[in-house]
Amino acid sequence: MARPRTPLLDRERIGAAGLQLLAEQGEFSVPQIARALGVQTGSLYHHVDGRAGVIELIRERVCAGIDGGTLSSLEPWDRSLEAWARSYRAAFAAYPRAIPLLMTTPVRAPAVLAQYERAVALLLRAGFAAEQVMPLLTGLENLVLGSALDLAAPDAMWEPTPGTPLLARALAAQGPGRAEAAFEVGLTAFLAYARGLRDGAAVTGPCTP
Amino acid sequence: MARPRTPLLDRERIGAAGLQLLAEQGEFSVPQIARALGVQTGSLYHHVDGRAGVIELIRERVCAGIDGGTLSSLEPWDRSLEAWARSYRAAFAAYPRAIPLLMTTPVRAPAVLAQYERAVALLLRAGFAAEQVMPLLTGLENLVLGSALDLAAPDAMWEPTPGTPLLARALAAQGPGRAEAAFEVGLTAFLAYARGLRDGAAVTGPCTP
DNA sequence: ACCTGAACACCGTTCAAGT
DNA sequence: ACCTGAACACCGTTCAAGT
Repeated sequence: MARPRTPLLDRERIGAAGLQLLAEQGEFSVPQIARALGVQTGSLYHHVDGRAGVIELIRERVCAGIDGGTLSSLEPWDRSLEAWARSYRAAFAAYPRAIPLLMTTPVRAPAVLAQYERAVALLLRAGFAAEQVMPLLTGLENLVLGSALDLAAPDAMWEPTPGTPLLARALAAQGPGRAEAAFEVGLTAFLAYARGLRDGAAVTGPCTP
Repeated sequence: MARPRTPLLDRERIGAAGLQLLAEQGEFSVPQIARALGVQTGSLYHHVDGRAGVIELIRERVCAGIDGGTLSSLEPWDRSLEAWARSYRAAFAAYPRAIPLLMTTPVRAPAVLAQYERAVALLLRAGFAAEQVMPLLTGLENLVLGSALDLAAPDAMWEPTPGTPLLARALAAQGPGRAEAAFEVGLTAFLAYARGLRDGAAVTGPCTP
């Protein structure tokens, strides 16, 4: 059996297997995906551009949960952006273990780039200058991903020792639901900043040169 | 030559070599460090707890640039925290390529845990409840690292295509120095939130259940 | 076109052997 | 105690061979 009459593999199943491994064990490898699909490692390279290609498939799957429709709605730009940010965060909160992986690799997935294209269009339509757009989008992304990352490893991030009793106590006292509050505050502050920027007001900190 | 009269290796040089590789090429491996130090790969394991140990050495080197002295100063708690956050950000801004690596691995370095211990003490002394401390610290950390991460790969993060002309234009128009402004705004908002939290006021978003 | 099987260079880790 | 050299299981990628 060299070439099966009906293909054993497709991008759908490769992406699904990769995301599942990532959700279960926090990482994945190309051979692991091949094993899960009962296929030889090299076979994946006929459907996907290597490991980087698998990461893009995973990105597409996670980002599929984002509702980009709000970006082209008739609502005011700030409400559209707010709804997008909330949906964005919810999609990544469903797969927090994927965030570190996706934060460090460049975005090539066309479906995702298309959403950014629409977000850029929204901001330009709202009256922002071209050079203001990317800082705003990356700032919003930092907020969204940073707060979603909190959900990934809330306690395992610090390993308290006998020399750090207060830290150990603070970690033990930490409850759930605070990440949400932090996100709400950050989002409110971000939108206020963006409105101020559009209206030409100087909403900068104490260190403006 | 099996055991040299004076050791060829020490944790100092291992950490320095690892950080240098990370700064130059964005990643490192144990064999690469060994090669740079003219030594066999296995030799590193006599001084360091494997790759994870090297990461902790790198964390210590990067965090050595943080001025933790402000945490035990006599100034008001919010000014102390602000100074710490600025110093924290500056230290990581010097090695932005290290951020993704350090964000995904648990903190074990005693010198770093000691700084967090002091930060916890500061917040408890300021009157915060134990369960409020970690959310505040992680929120501040998200802000600091998120904005420092902007400095790592500002343009390489998205790969615009013919299908995304607006995104391409926004990327091209993007100038430097905006990450600083975003950090200032985020920091101001964070401190305002923390003050409100301490005073018992409800500084939450529109979705408080 | 699509899968196998084998190859390659690389990785992290361990460990007996030497001094 | 500290380094070598070799081993092990794993990784990502390529490619001739088969249908």
